[in-house]
Amino acid sequence: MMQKIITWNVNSIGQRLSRLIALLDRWAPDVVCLQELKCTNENFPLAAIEAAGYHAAFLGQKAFNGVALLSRVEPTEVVKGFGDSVDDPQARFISGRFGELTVASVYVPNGQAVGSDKYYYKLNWLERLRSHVSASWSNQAPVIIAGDFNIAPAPRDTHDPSAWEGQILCSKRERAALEATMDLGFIDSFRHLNHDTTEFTWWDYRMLGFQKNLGLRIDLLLASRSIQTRLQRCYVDRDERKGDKPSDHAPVILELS
DNA sequence: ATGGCTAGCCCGGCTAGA
Repeated sequence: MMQKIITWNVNSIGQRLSRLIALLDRWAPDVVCLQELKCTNENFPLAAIEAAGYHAAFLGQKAFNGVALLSRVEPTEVVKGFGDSVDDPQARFISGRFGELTVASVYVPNGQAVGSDKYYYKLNWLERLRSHVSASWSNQAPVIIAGDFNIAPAPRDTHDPSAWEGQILCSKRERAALEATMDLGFIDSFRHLNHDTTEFTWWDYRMLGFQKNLGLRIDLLLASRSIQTRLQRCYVDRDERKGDKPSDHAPVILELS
Protein backbone atom coordinates (compact mmCIF):
# COMPACT_ATOMS: atom_id res chain seq x y z
CA MET A 1 0.00 0.00 0.00
CA MET A 2 1.41 3.37 -1.03
CA GLN A 3 1.84 6.05 1.60
CA LYS A 4 2.20 9.73 0.82
CA ILE A 5 3.91 12.13 3.20
CA ILE A 6 4.10 15.89 2.62
CA THR A 7 6.16 18.55 4.35
CA TRP A 8 5.24 22.22 4.00
CA ASN A 9 6.28 25.43 5.72
CA VAL A 10 3.01 27.35 5.48
CA ASN A 11 4.27 30.70 6.84
CA SER A 12 1.08 31.26 8.91
CA ILE A 13 -1.59 28.58 8.89
CA GLY A 14 -4.21 31.33 9.24
CA GLN A 15 -3.12 32.99 6.00
CA ARG A 16 -2.78 29.64 4.23
CA LEU A 17 -5.85 27.73 5.43
CA SER A 18 -7.74 27.63 2.12
CA ARG A 19 -4.53 26.59 0.31
CA LEU A 20 -3.93 23.91 2.94
CA ILE A 21 -7.41 22.43 2.56
CA ALA A 22 -6.93 22.46 -1.23
CA LEU A 23 -3.58 20.70 -0.78
CA LEU A 24 -5.21 17.92 1.25
CA ASP A 25 -7.83 17.53 -1.46
CA ARG A 26 -5.28 17.64 -4.30
CA TRP A 27 -2.81 15.06 -3.00
CA ALA A 28 -4.82 13.05 -0.46
CA PRO A 29 -1.70 12.61 1.69
CA ASP A 30 -1.53 10.16 4.59
CA VAL A 31 0.56 12.50 6.74
CA VAL A 32 1.34 16.22 6.42
CA CYS A 33 4.15 17.86 8.38
CA LEU A 34 3.57 21.60 8.79
CA GLN A 35 5.93 24.30 10.01
CA GLU A 36 5.63 28.01 10.85
CA LEU A 37 2.02 27.86 11.97
CA LYS A 38 2.37 31.29 13.61
CA CYS A 39 -0.62 30.60 15.80
CA THR A 40 -1.34 29.65 19.38
CA ASN A 41 -2.84 26.28 20.26
CA GLU A 42 -6.12 28.10 20.98
CA ASN A 43 -6.22 29.57 17.47
CA PHE A 44 -5.28 26.41 15.58
CA PRO A 45 -7.94 25.84 12.86
CA LEU A 46 -8.80 22.34 14.04
CA ALA A 47 -12.44 22.30 12.90
CA ALA A 48 -11.57 23.08 9.26
CA ILE A 49 -8.92 20.37 9.20
CA GLU A 50 -11.20 17.78 10.80
CA ALA A 51 -13.93 18.71 8.32
CA ALA A 52 -11.43 17.87 5.56
CA GLY A 53 -11.04 14.40 7.07
CA TYR A 54 -7.78 14.80 8.96
CA HIS A 55 -6.61 14.48 12.52
CA ALA A 56 -4.23 17.13 13.80
CA ALA A 57 -1.54 17.07 16.46
CA PHE A 58 0.07 20.46 16.93
CA LEU A 59 2.39 22.56 19.03
CA GLY A 60 1.68 26.26 18.62
CA GLN A 61 3.25 29.46 19.86
CA LYS A 62 2.23 33.09 19.78
CA ALA A 63 3.36 34.91 16.59
CA PHE A 64 6.26 32.61 15.64
CA ASN A 65 7.21 29.03 14.86
CA GLY A 66 4.68 26.24 15.49
CA VAL A 67 4.61 22.70 14.03
CA ALA A 68 1.87 20.18 13.30
CA LEU A 69 1.15 16.67 12.03
CA LEU A 70 -2.03 16.17 10.01
CA SER A 71 -3.04 12.60 9.26
CA ARG A 72 -5.81 10.33 8.07
CA VAL A 73 -5.20 8.04 11.04
CA GLU A 74 -4.79 9.41 14.53
CA PRO A 75 -1.19 9.12 15.71
CA THR A 76 -0.05 7.39 18.87
CA GLU A 77 2.98 8.36 20.97
CA VAL A 78 2.80 12.05 20.11
CA VAL A 79 5.85 13.92 21.38
CA LYS A 80 5.94 17.73 21.55
CA GLY A 81 9.35 19.31 21.95
CA PHE A 82 12.54 17.49 22.86
CA GLY A 83 11.71 17.06 26.53
CA ASP A 84 15.34 17.72 27.37
CA SER A 85 16.81 19.83 30.14
CA VAL A 86 16.67 23.01 28.06
CA ASP A 87 13.88 25.45 28.96
CA ASP A 88 12.93 26.47 25.41
CA PRO A 89 9.59 28.11 24.52
CA GLN A 90 10.18 27.80 20.75
CA ALA A 91 7.71 25.34 19.17
CA ARG A 92 9.83 23.52 16.61
CA PHE A 93 9.43 19.75 17.06
CA ILE A 94 6.54 17.29 17.07
CA SER A 95 6.48 13.58 16.31
CA GLY A 96 3.89 10.83 16.21
CA ARG A 97 3.61 7.18 15.38
CA PHE A 98 1.40 5.87 12.58
CA GLY A 99 1.44 2.10 12.90
CA GLU A 100 5.04 1.05 12.33
CA LEU A 101 6.11 4.40 10.95
CA THR A 102 7.18 7.35 13.08
CA VAL A 103 6.99 10.81 11.52
CA ALA A 104 8.47 14.01 12.91
CA SER A 105 7.78 17.59 11.79
CA VAL A 106 10.72 19.88 12.48
CA TYR A 107 11.25 23.60 12.06
CA VAL A 108 14.98 24.18 12.35
CA PRO A 109 15.91 27.73 13.45
CA ASN A 110 16.87 30.10 10.66
CA GLY A 111 20.12 31.28 12.25
CA GLN A 112 20.00 34.81 10.77
CA ALA A 113 23.73 35.23 10.11
CA VAL A 114 26.86 33.12 10.64
CA GLY A 115 28.35 33.98 14.01
CA SER A 116 25.21 35.63 15.43
CA ASP A 117 23.49 34.55 18.65
CA LYS A 118 20.76 32.97 16.54
CA TYR A 119 23.38 31.02 14.61
CA TYR A 120 24.66 29.44 17.81
CA TYR A 121 21.09 28.78 18.96
CA LYS A 122 20.58 26.97 15.63
CA LEU A 123 23.71 24.84 16.01
CA ASN A 124 22.75 24.02 19.58
CA TRP A 125 19.17 23.17 18.52
CA LEU A 126 20.51 20.83 15.82
CA GLU A 127 22.65 19.08 18.43
CA ARG A 128 19.55 18.70 20.63
CA LEU A 129 17.71 17.21 17.63
CA ARG A 130 20.54 14.74 17.03
CA SER A 131 20.54 13.78 20.68
CA HIS A 132 16.75 13.35 20.71
CA VAL A 133 16.79 11.19 17.59
CA SER A 134 19.61 9.08 18.96
CA ALA A 135 17.81 8.51 22.25
CA SER A 136 14.31 7.97 20.80
CA TRP A 137 14.63 5.54 17.90
CA SER A 138 16.87 2.61 17.06
CA ASN A 139 18.54 2.73 13.67
CA GLN A 140 16.27 -0.13 12.58
CA ALA A 141 13.08 1.81 13.30
CA PRO A 142 11.19 3.22 10.30
CA VAL A 143 11.31 6.99 10.79
CA ILE A 144 10.75 10.06 8.62
CA ILE A 145 12.07 13.39 9.90
CA ALA A 146 10.52 16.02 7.66
CA GLY A 147 10.46 19.77 7.72
CA ASP A 148 12.11 23.09 7.08
CA PHE A 149 15.76 22.37 7.92
CA ASN A 150 16.95 25.85 6.97
CA ILE A 151 20.07 24.20 5.54
CA ALA A 152 20.84 23.62 1.88
CA PRO A 153 22.60 20.24 2.08
CA ALA A 154 24.99 20.82 -0.83
CA PRO A 155 26.08 23.60 -3.22
CA ARG A 156 23.79 22.26 -5.94
CA ASP A 157 20.84 22.91 -3.64
CA THR A 158 21.23 26.67 -4.16
CA HIS A 159 20.64 28.82 -7.25
CA ASP A 160 24.07 30.44 -6.91
CA PRO A 161 26.58 28.22 -5.09
CA SER A 162 29.43 30.74 -5.25
CA ALA A 163 27.27 33.44 -3.63
CA TRP A 164 25.77 31.16 -0.97
CA GLU A 165 28.80 29.10 0.04
CA GLY A 166 29.70 29.83 3.66
CA GLN A 167 26.66 32.06 4.17
CA ILE A 168 23.78 31.31 6.53
CA LEU A 169 21.95 28.11 5.48
CA CYS A 170 25.13 26.96 3.70
CA SER A 171 27.91 27.19 6.28
CA LYS A 172 30.18 24.25 7.07
CA ARG A 173 29.00 23.99 10.66
CA GLU A 174 25.32 23.91 9.71
CA ARG A 175 25.92 21.23 7.10
CA ALA A 176 28.06 19.24 9.54
CA ALA A 177 25.29 19.44 12.14
CA LEU A 178 22.76 18.10 9.62
CA GLU A 179 25.17 15.33 8.62
CA ALA A 180 25.64 14.37 12.27
CA THR A 181 21.92 13.57 12.53
CA MET A 182 21.90 11.83 9.15
CA ASP A 183 24.88 9.73 10.29
CA LEU A 184 22.51 8.12 12.79
CA GLY A 185 21.10 6.32 9.75
CA PHE A 186 19.09 8.68 7.56
CA ILE A 187 19.09 9.59 3.90
CA ASP A 188 17.83 12.68 2.08
CA SER A 189 14.83 11.21 0.23
CA PHE A 190 14.74 13.80 -2.53
CA ARG A 191 18.45 13.52 -3.33
CA HIS A 192 18.37 9.73 -3.09
CA LEU A 193 15.61 9.58 -5.71
CA ASN A 194 16.71 12.51 -7.89
CA HIS A 195 20.48 12.26 -8.27
CA ASP A 196 21.35 15.00 -10.69
CA THR A 197 18.46 17.44 -10.60
CA THR A 198 18.52 20.92 -9.13
CA GLU A 199 15.19 21.81 -7.56
CA PHE A 200 14.24 24.27 -4.89
CA THR A 201 11.64 24.40 -2.13
CA TRP A 202 11.93 28.05 -1.06
CA TRP A 203 12.10 31.32 -2.99
CA ASP A 204 12.42 34.82 -1.53
CA TYR A 205 9.25 36.91 -1.74
CA ARG A 206 11.46 39.80 -2.85
CA MET A 207 13.32 40.39 -6.11
CA LEU A 208 10.90 38.22 -8.12
CA GLY A 209 12.65 35.27 -6.52
CA PHE A 210 10.20 32.65 -7.72
CA GLN A 211 9.79 34.05 -11.24
CA LYS A 212 13.59 34.03 -11.64
CA ASN A 213 13.90 30.67 -9.84
CA LEU A 214 16.32 32.13 -7.30
CA GLY A 215 15.67 29.41 -4.75
CA LEU A 216 17.10 27.02 -2.22
CA ARG A 217 16.33 23.39 -1.36
CA ILE A 218 15.97 23.54 2.41
CA ASP A 219 12.79 21.52 3.05
CA LEU A 220 13.78 17.89 3.44
CA LEU A 221 12.36 14.48 4.25
CA LEU A 222 15.02 12.41 5.99
CA ALA A 223 14.17 8.70 5.83
CA SER A 224 15.79 6.03 7.92
CA ARG A 225 17.99 3.66 5.92
CA SER A 226 15.84 0.76 7.06
CA ILE A 227 13.09 1.98 4.70
CA GLN A 228 15.35 3.09 1.85
CA THR A 229 13.93 0.47 -0.51
CA ARG A 230 10.39 1.74 0.15
CA LEU A 231 11.16 5.23 -1.21
CA GLN A 232 9.43 5.56 -4.57
CA ARG A 233 9.16 9.20 -5.62
CA CYS A 234 9.96 12.57 -4.07
CA TYR A 235 8.95 15.81 -5.77
CA VAL A 236 8.21 19.49 -5.19
CA ASP A 237 4.71 20.93 -5.63
CA ARG A 238 5.98 24.06 -7.42
CA ASP A 239 2.47 25.08 -8.47
CA GLU A 240 1.64 25.74 -4.81
CA ARG A 241 4.17 28.64 -4.87
CA LYS A 242 2.18 30.36 -7.68
CA GLY A 243 -0.91 32.57 -7.55
CA ASP A 244 -2.30 34.81 -4.83
CA LYS A 245 -0.79 34.78 -1.36
CA PRO A 246 1.47 31.74 -1.53
CA SER A 247 3.79 30.66 1.26
CA ASP A 248 7.41 31.35 0.35
CA HIS A 249 7.97 27.57 0.65
CA ALA A 250 6.55 24.90 -1.65
CA PRO A 251 5.38 21.52 -0.31
CA VAL A 252 7.60 18.47 -0.84
CA ILE A 253 5.92 15.11 -1.38
CA LEU A 254 7.36 11.66 -0.64
CA GLU A 255 5.74 8.42 -1.80
CA LEU A 256 6.51 5.24 0.13
CA SER A 257 5.59 1.74 -1.00
C1' DA B 1 26.20 48.77 -0.44
C1' DT B 2 21.49 48.34 0.68
C1' DG B 3 17.04 46.49 0.29
C1' DG B 4 13.80 44.81 -2.39
C1' DC B 5 8.13 40.99 0.41
C1' DT B 6 5.11 39.02 3.88
C1' DA B 7 3.22 38.15 8.51
C1' DG B 8 2.39 39.17 13.43
C1' DC B 9 1.67 42.46 16.78
C1' DC B 10 -1.79 45.63 17.86
C1' DC B 11 -2.25 50.26 14.76
C1' DG B 12 2.87 52.16 13.11
C1' DG B 13 6.96 50.82 12.81
C1' DC B 14 9.22 47.33 14.83
C1' DT B 15 10.92 41.89 14.68
C1' DA B 16 11.48 37.88 12.01
C1' DG B 17 11.97 35.11 8.18
C1' DA B 18 16.04 32.89 4.70
